[in-house]
Amino acid sequence: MARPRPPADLRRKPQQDRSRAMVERIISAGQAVLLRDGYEKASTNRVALEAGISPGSLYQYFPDKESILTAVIDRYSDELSARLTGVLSGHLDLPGPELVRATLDGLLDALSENVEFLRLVGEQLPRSQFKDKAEAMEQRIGDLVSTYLMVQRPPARVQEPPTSAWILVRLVEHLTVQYVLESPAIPRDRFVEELTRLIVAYVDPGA
Amino acid sequence: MARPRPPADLRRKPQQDRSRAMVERIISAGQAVLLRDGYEKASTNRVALEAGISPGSLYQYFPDKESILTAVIDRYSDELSARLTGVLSGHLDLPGPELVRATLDGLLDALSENVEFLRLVGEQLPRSQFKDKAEAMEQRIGDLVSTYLMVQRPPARVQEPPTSAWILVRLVEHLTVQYVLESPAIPRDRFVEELTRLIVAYVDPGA
Amino acid sequence: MARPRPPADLRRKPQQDRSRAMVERIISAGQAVLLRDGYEKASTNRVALEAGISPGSLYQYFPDKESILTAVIDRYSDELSARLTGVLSGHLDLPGPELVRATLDGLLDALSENVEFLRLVGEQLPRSQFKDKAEAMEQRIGDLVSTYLMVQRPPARVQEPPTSAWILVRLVEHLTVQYVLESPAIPRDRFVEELTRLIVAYVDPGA
Amino acid sequence: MARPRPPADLRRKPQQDRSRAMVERIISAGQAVLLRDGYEKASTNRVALEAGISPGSLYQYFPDKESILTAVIDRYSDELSARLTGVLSGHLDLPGPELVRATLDGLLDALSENVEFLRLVGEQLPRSQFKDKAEAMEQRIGDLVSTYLMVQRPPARVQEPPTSAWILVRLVEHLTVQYVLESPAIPRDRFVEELTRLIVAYVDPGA
DNA sequence: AATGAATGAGTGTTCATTCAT
DNA sequence: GATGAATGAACACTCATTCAT
Repeated sequence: MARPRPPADLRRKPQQDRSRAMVERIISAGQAVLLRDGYEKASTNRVALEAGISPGSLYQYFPDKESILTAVIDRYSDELSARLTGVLSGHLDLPGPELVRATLDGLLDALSENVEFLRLVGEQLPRSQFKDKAEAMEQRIGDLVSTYLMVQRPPARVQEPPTSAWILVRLVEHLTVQYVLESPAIPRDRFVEELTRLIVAYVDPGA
Repeated sequence: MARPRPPADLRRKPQQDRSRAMVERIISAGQAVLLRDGYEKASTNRVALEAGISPGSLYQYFPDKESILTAVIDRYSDELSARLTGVLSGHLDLPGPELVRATLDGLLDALSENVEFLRLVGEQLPRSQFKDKAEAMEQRIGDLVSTYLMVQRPPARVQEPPTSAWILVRLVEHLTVQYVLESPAIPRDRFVEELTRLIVAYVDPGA
Repeated sequence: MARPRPPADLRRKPQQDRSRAMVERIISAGQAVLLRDGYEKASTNRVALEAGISPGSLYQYFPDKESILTAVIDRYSDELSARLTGVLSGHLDLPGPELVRATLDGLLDALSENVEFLRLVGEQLPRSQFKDKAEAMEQRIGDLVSTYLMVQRPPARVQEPPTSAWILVRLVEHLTVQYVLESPAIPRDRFVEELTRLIVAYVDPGA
Repeated sequence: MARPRPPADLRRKPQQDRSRAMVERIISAGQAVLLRDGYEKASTNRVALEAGISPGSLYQYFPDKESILTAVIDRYSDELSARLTGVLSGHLDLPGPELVRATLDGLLDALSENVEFLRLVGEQLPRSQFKDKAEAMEQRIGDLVSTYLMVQRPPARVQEPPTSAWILVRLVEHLTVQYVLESPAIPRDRFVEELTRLIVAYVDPGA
């Protein structure tokens, strides 16, 4: 009747769990400090204080300060990615303009989810802090868009899909982010409509 | 026998001149340090050393460190503005697509003039350091574009010129800057052509 | 029917053995770390890592960091002692100069056995770390030399054997160690010869 | 009647003086801390506190901690050198044994001047902290001794003056230092006498 | 106006030691 | 016994700013 022991890697779970929990706690503390005090004031001591641990304990989980801040940004950007992946995959079968509109809507939703942090990343952090992450994401999405432009029927009327993709990815990213951060006096549906028109006119000028 | 005193504002001129010269010297030193050592290493002591004055003297001309860096950025952005104004004013009489093309060309030339500094601003500085300046410029140019969209004959086929202007300004700014900074594998004339197509298709879909 | 208990000191043996084995393991780890990373970098964490145990476990066997390092040095110096004892006991019947020469040879051999560690002790460690051990050894050997000077026939022509012994012990120790560490441009047999001459002339000026 | 201005380099003296005075103050503080708290406890903060200045001010005069400690040692060793130079130059015309005796006397006097610091250097500091200084001095004095052995009439009966000098320098240095530090139960004149005999018997065995 | 020495709170990081498990 | 996460005081060093000269 003895319960069989779980395999070793499962038995070690609680330890890993505690460790992972602490990592999460530190990342959350880092995020809180960044949001509350700003990038320049975000010191390891403040992060430790916020996390309720001692400065030395940070270094059980992260090799240095930069890695903590990177982890904060990575977590945010992973959340954003996850949200976007969900959004996109649901609409890939829509006709062009609808797909664009739905994507923009989902993107604006995702970006609006945590405007404070988006503002932090967009305004307080030097881009070099998250350049790699950003460029990797732009590359990945650019490839998707490029592929999409080639496979759709009828194909988009663009000469070089990669070039158009390069442009589209950056333009959509920047304009949506700026729309959320600047909150200009443009109603959201108007904005989505204009951006959709811009994109559709570009990739399918005949329509 | 007393020589008549010159009016106050004239008497203070030489003083102002010397002061202005020193301000310029400090700004140049600040720029040199930023370019040479990067944002994180740009300390007031280094700026003073580079300017050939003592650290204390900085504070005769600037209230604090941030104001020095702001002045450096302002000067750069003023230079950029001046160059752009010249570029634009020369082509305002061209038909739409030519105007766009010429503007983009001029913009790319201006941005390429000092890529190092552009990279510094675009990658190392937190945007908050130059947010006001950037938004002021975007506002100013946005108004110009908005006006242009309304006055040209036949008028652009956009529903709300301010909205289109908001979009166009940010899109052109961001894409040209990123093109210069990322140097993607897209030939420059191809890039200008695509961007021109994008813009023309947007503001003049019938064409 | 109870098996008779073995006497206490026997029962604790295995325990002591395990304990002693662990002590040895820690000392070896300490030595390895000292040699690999140097005195300044030799932290308890590194020693524990090298020994394959946890930092906390060190304190089951040693009261603090210093005692670990002391033990490392003690073990080295005990090894050295053992080697020397062997060397000396084999030559005590030789006539004066031969005895000196043979002793110096043995000493140089022993010191050359582990030059790296000798250098560590001689150059990186503050002498206070091993002062007691060194002085105890000097005292012990000094007594031997002092006795030797008195009992040999004819007796050495020194006025106060303890004084001469004090001098001889320190001079031989220091010069041989420095010879090994500095590797001056003096051939070894030349060095041994000179040192022998120095000593013999001192204790037996008539010869 | 106007006094002529002194040349620029003189006018700047007071500044240099103040600077030099501060350097001296820091070195003295460093020495005091080393003597009071020991090498391991000698932190920059303690030195600053002892000097009555702020931690940051140390770095106006020294590039890092090590350079402060090095300066402390250098000052001590320079004082020692100066004292020795005086001692030696007064006796170079004495006949061999008298010269040796006078030199040893002067050396013991010099070393006794600041026993506390000698103990610090000899027992608490890792030799690597002052290895360069020590070896330079040994080289310099060794050359002197080597020359002396060759030029005296009748010449010393040594085969290779440099080898003998190497031995003599280290032996005298070590034994005198150890005599002062250990204070063995050997009266000073007895010690000087023995050492003199040792040396004379070595370099002039016939006498 | 100009200096530049002085400041001192602050930084990121280390590590001998403890103690709940 | 053994663990290893947690500690927290301490470290060397920086730098924007001040102020007596």
